[in-house]
Amino acid sequence: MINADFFERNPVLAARELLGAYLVRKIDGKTVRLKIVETEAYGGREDLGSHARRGQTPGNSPMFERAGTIYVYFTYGMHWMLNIVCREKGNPGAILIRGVEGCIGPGRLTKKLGIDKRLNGLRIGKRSGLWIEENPEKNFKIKKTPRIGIAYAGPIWANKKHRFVLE
DNA sequence: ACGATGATGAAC
DNA sequence: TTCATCATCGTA
Repeated sequence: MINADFFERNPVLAARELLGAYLVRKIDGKTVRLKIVETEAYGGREDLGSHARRGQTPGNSPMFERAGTIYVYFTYGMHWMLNIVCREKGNPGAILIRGVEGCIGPGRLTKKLGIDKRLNGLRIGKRSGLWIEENPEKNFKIKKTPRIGIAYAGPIWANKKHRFVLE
């Protein structure tokens, strides 16, 4: 199992290394285990594409919690987005899980895995029913691209290659 | 390729 | 109270 320490660092590095690992969801007595194939990294105040860009607010407060905290938010009136918080408490950062094997799209995978606001603010682990397991396989072929849906952040931040996709 | 969708938090 | 949003689906 990948523990919270893994996330206590730069989200860009952690997002890239998270590819290939297994996202595990236990719900209604059933355990689903899916390989992570797409992630995006989000930073703090400096990152104009991040929810933390305007500082701490009630909505984004999980991003300011300890590494390994789950940050789930609702957007476009219909989709839940799953993030894992990075860096130490008070220093915001997060990884958006955008795709798993057989289920591409951040809103689709949360729907499939029954992830919603009930998980917001909890921590990854057996307790919350959401955790990550290592993949002994390494040396994946990884593609870097700009992040999706953040044109408003301006060219500098919108063009940063903070999205990672398993080939 | 494009428009409709439509809850929530945050800004005004 | 108004606005923008870290998408997705259906229709072309």
